[in-house]
This record gives sequence, structure tokens and C-alpha cells, in this order.
Amino acid sequence: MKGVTIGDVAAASGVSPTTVSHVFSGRRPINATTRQHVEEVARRLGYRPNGVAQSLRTRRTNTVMVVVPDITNPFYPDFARGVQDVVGPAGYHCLFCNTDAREAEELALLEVAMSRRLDGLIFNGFRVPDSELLPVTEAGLAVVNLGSVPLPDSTIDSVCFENPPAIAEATRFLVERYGPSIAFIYAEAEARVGKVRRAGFEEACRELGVRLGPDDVVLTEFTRDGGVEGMRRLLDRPDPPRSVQCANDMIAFGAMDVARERGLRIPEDVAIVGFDDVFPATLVSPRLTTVRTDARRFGAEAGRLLLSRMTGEYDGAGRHVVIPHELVVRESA
Amino acid sequence: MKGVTIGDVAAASGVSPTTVSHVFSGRRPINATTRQHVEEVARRLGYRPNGVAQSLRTRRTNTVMVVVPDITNPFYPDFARGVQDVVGPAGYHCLFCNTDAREAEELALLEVAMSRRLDGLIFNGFRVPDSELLPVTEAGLAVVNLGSVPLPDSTIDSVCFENPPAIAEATRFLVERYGPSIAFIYAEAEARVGKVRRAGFEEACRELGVRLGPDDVVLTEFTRDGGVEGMRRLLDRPDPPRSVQCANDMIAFGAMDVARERGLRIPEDVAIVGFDDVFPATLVSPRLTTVRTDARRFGAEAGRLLLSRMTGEYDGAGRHVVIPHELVVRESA
DNA sequence: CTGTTAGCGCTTTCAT
DNA sequence: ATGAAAGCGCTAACAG
Repeated sequence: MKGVTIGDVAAASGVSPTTVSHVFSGRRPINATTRQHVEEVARRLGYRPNGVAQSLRTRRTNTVMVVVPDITNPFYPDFARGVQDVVGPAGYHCLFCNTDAREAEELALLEVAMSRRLDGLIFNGFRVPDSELLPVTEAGLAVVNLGSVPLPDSTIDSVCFENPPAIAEATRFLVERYGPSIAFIYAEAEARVGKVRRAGFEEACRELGVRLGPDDVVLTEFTRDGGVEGMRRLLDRPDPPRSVQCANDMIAFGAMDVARERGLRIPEDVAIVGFDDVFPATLVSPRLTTVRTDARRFGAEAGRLLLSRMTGEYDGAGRHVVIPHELVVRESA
Repeated sequence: MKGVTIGDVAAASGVSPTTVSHVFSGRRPINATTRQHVEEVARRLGYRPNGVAQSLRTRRTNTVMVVVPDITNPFYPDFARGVQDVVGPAGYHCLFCNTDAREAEELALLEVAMSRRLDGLIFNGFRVPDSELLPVTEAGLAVVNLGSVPLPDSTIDSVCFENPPAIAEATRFLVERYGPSIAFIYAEAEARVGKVRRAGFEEACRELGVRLGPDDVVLTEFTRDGGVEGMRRLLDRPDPPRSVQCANDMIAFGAMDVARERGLRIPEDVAIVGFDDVFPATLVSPRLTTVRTDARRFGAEAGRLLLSRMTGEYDGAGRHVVIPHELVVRESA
């Protein structure tokens, strides 16, 4: 345990704490000789500013938190890199946190963000209602939410993809190419992402006149294992679907695992499409047809919104930005 | 900006700040009626403990930082999950930070960890010498380092794989199966990982009597793009190697991209092996032969060491734990 | 260019 | 079972 405080440095160099403080912060002119001397003494004593005390005084931390549901899904690390790309150069540190899509974790991290007086929060919540973010803005943090419905009357910015149209486009493609025997594997039925992607799929089917049976929409997890499980259920049916739309790429990878394990050819026997265009999509064979949502750009956009609030450049009502998506047709469908 | 402090709550409920504090911390018995009343008032006022002030007093944050070079390489998210798996249930929050393998970032994050008085640090540094971790322990943090050489006379624990033997085993496999025409693609020549993996490769070659030419060891980045670049250099030679050992899976994926793009069959024309056994290794086709190092378990082990120090259960000299590895032969070699 | 003073919001002896 | 008072280490008025 170091015990060297600004006072120790001040005493040892014969100046006031204020001067030492200013030597470090550069917030007011200091005589060059004094400065050198103080710096020298500080180094010798091994002085290290106490950021906690600084924050208590200044109410700033130069730190932002990025909360994601599953750091293990390559979409989120890419997203995180996107925000770091923009807030890092502006002098903010990025802390990434993983909730495992558990409500308790989500809530706990909101508390941490407020309690530690972070400057900003980029939140991708699955379980917690958006309204939980209100206290966070009230606590003085800049916040940007990932999600399609901006919270009215708030100063919370949001970023999203047009989920329903994006899924719908893929679904249309699948039906046109492989006919009406189609199924959907998704996850998080209670969460916005889940709902909204399912809605996109069902809406497209309705428009195309495709009748969905009760087994055509299967609920699982947003992981490769989830995809395995979902696909098994589909392929165990007496009338397995000709094509399957997955709510994200991880699910699609699992689905492909099962198809392969059963000796089915993709797309000749089953066509599969994913969502996200995560990097392994071009690794898997056949390469995955999916909807590109450009995680990194998504993150960068979120970072820009956050930054503009933290710097005070903007402080009006919540803004909403929609990131474009694109169906990228490869070989799996 | 909320302004509700413990004092406000105290005033509004007619008790002392001390009592309010104890109501929240539970660190001393409080009359049930008083407690209820205080809690009620606190809720009504929207009181939220200020974690920064708490930390300034208590010198604890219940927070640990995990620093990794590239959050975009699936190895690290898995590793991070491993540490979260063990320290999370013990009541610590995990902050993941990405350095991009840049020295300035590594240093900056060490400063943040010390300055914010975090309780623990798990550090995977590429550029910064291990000795930079000494001040961190002196600042009172528990620290575990990822790397094969424990820092003597320190209280820094370390976790590692036996890199040279692991690479050597793979190399031996390659040479026995495909002969002496072998090359190595790696990265971070100046960093420990880089050095140590290269050493493993060269050592194995020496033992096997394989003569390495100057172009047989190529230096690039630890990414898929790095693999692309490295493999191109290899395949542009008049005498391309029969097999290539890659220093991690991301490089191997890039190498496979190039082989495929040039119409080479894997492993019939070039055999490729990776290192890490990251999840896409079983997605790519042919599936990647690689050295499994079990990132999640690795992280969990690091977490356990850290935890035992943070709880005070252990506080002796630096421990060193070696995680087993295993060559998993799939189809790419 | 430098110093004095007063807290930031909380926890913790030490009393009662 | 409860309070009063003293800081944790730092910065920001306000003086010179």
C-alpha cells in the first residue's frame, strides 16, 4: 500500500498542495523551476495521483462503460472496438462489461456506472426495460441505448438497425428462392431483439402468403449451441423445412453443424441464412449468407453520439440513428 | 445531476448520517423501525450511494480489470468469460479493456487500475515489460500476469501455457506427416508470446534436423489479415512450403483464405495448423488442426489466483500455474 | 505565479 | 441502538 499523497509531495518540495496539484493538472501556469523540482520530488517519492479522490472532487472519471449481453459473440467485441475507436482518441477509457443477458447483471452494472460516476454508458440490455436508463441520465451520465424505440422525453440517444425490414428482406429472398417451406430460429422472446426479429420474419411470411405452422418458429439461445438445439428440433420433424432463417449468425453456425452432422447439403437440402455478418461467416463452409449490420460501424456511431454529449457539444433531446444493413448473399442460401 | 447525499437522507428522516450509512452497509444493528423509515425516505428521495466517495474512504472498489491485447480475437472474450465466471459470483465486477497491443494503452490502463484503486488486475501485456506491474502490486492491487516467466521476488501470480513444447508438438506432427518443407507464421517478435512461440518452432525443427531458410519464418500480425499477408509471402516463393504452422488460429484462418483463393487443397497441397483452438476452428473447412489451450479455463484459473489474493486467503510469494495444452488433430493437417 | 481554506460524500472511531 | 467529529486525497474559489 502506497501512502504518498499530494500533501507529502508538497511538504517534501516546500510548496503548497495546490501547486503540486497544478503541476500535474497543468490547469494554471507554474514557474518552470518549481515545476521541475516538484516533478522530481514526486518521482522520487513514487507519488501517484489518486483518481478516486480526483473524481470525488471533479465529478469526472474520463471513463465510459460499454455493456453487452455476450462478449463471446464476435458481434460485440467488434462493436466494442468501434466505440473504442472513437472515444479512445478523445481521452476516454473504455470498460467493457458482460451481462450474460441476465437481468441482475444488467441492473448491477447500471448501478456501478452511476455509483462510480462514469462519464458515459453505452447499453445493450436484453432484460431490463429501457426506463431503467432514466436514473442513469439523471445521475449525470451520457447514455446511448441500443434499440429501435427511442425513449420519449429523455436525453438518451439510441442506435439501431431496422431489424424487421432487415430480417424481412432475407426471408423474402429465402422464400423466393426455396419456396414456402421455411422456419425461423431465434432467442430471447421477451427481449426487444427477439421480438423484433421474430416480427420481421412473420411479417414477411404474411406478405408472401406463407402459412406458418406452430413448429416453424423455434425459440432457443443466441449461441451456436442454441442453433444446434433449434435445428435438431426442426430436422426431427417429419417434414423438415427447406430453408431456415436464423436470428443471428451464432445460431446459424449451430444450425450448419447439425445439417452437416446429418449429411444434409447446404443449400441443396436446407438453405440457411444468418444475421450480423460476424467474421466467421466467411470462414464456415459453405460461406454464410447473412445480413450485414457492421458491428464496428455501429459501435463507432454509438461512440460518436456518446462523445458529443460528454463533451457538451450536444445536450438536447434523445437522438436516434439508424445504421444501414445489407443482405449479403454467399453460398449457404 | 442528482444531488441526494447521505446527509439529505439523514436530515429528511431525522437521524444522523452515521445511521443512514449503517442502514445501507448493514455493518451494525439498527432498530427495525428506524431502518424501514430510512429506507423509505431514501427511496423517496432517490438516494444513491456515491461509490467514489465510498471507495475514497474504504479503499475498496469490488472491481477487477482484465486487460487483453485484442478483444476481437475470440480467445480473449473466452478468457474474459472464464475470469468473470469465478470472480463474478464472489461479488466483483469485471471490466474488460483492450490495448490493441499498443504500449501506450497498456501503460495507460495500468495507471487507470492503480489510480481508480481497483482491487485486482489480470494483465495480458504485449509491449510493456513485466516489471511495470510491480508498482501495481505496491499500489495494493492483487495482480496476475499472463506469461511464462514469473517475476521473481514479487507477489505477482502468473498463468501460462507451456508455449514452446506446445508449438513443438504441433511442429513435430507436421514434419512427421508432411516432411521437412515447413514454415512458420507469427507476430509480435518483440513480445514474449511471439518470441516463445517462435522458439518452440525453431527448437522442434532443430531437433528434427529440419534446416530453416531465412524465408521460412515470417513475421506479421496476430490477425486473419496478418495470416493472409504472411501466407501470400510464403506462397509467392518459387518453393512454397508443404506445411505451415501458425502462431495462432486467427493467422491460420487468414492462411486458409489464401490457400483457398489460390485453389490449393488443404491439407493435400498445404497443411495448416493453428494455435488456441478458438471456436471458429470447427467452423472453417477443412476444420482446423490446432493446439487447444482452453481460454475459458485459463481465465478461470487466473480468476481463482486473483480472488484468493483479494480475499486475503493467500498473500505469499507469486505463484505460477501452468495450464495443460493438447494437440487436436482435425482436417487441416 | 503561489497559498489558504473549504469542502466533494462517505465511513469510522469514539462516545453516549 | 445512535451521534459527533475527523478525515480519505484531491481541487477550486478566493486571496494575494
